[in-house]
Amino acid sequence: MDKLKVIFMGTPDFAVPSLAALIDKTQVLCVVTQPDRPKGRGHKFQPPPVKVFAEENNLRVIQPLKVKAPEVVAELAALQPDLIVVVAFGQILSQKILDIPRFGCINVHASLLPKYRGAAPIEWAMINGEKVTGITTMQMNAGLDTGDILLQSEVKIPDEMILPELRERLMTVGADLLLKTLYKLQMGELQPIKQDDSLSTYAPLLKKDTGLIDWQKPARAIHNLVRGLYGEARAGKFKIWRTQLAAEKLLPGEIKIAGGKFFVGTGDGSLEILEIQAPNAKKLNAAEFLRGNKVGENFWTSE
RNA sequence: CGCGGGGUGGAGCAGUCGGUAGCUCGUCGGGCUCAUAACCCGAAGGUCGUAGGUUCAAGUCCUUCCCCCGCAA
Repeated sequence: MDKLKVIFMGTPDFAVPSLAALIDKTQVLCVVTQPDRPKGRGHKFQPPPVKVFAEENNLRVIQPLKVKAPEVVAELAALQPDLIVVVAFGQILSQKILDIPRFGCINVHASLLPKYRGAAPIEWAMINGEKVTGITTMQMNAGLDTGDILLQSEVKIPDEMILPELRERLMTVGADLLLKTLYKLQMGELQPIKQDDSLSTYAPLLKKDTGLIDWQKPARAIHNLVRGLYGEARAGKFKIWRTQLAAEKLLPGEIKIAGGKFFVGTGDGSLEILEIQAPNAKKLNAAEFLRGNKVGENFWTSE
């Protein structure tokens, strides 16, 4: 059969495998991504990963400030795509754009909709201690992740999995499910299912204070927060990167150093700190950290 | 020119007002022990990122360059 003519919209690493899959199986007319933005040390302008990948593959790239701008919409329409595929793009599409392709717009979302609609579904699934999450492909509509479900694929979350591992897994599964979705689309086998809004939950953008650790909380909850944020969980001036459930009997926030290991009490059981990072320093495993740092009273609150 | 921290034996760090380079761990050898991530004794290992400068003397002050990292976006 003829290859579908698609426009791809996406921005971060997460979207790259999906674009790679499309290059293989469809005709990619154009890639739409966010503008280069000042990032990193020195505020140098950095191209988004999708742009880098697209250019390596000699694809046409446009980086509109707003895709909804009339001239951009006109440009997209002029390409006469069969389909627009959206993966972690970062801009809201207007109805005019949704109406351009013959098959509409398909989105790859990293959760089992209607759960975890929104910007940070992977993180929240982990923070909440979900055992399973997944990928959903959906027929986009004007709402936020409210379109009809096309296909879903489950991904298990083992207890000790860490955010980057889950993200890695989901982006691969996402690319696979996207291809499967396109195949069924062309075969006419897709059966869109309306989302049950009564079951929906929302996964908002992470805020700064989401990562603040409260040692009064249960060990399991803190552990989930640490692994679900991987690097954004903080206790005092320290970032906690990895923890592990432990059996030490300690008061909430109380520290015990034993045999080169670093234990902290919580509201319910204790945790072993495996990787920790001081301000201006890099992430260290507990044994290395303990060698060069004094860990005493008021450790979490000291300056 | 967004803000800031740092480059010291294999690892993580200390080194105050410039004056013989230290700590914890690891490594190697030996000892003790039923045993050990335990303990004891001993040893090896550093041109203190680079290039200059100031000085009787610089890891420590000044300047050049390279590299790394944190924050904020």
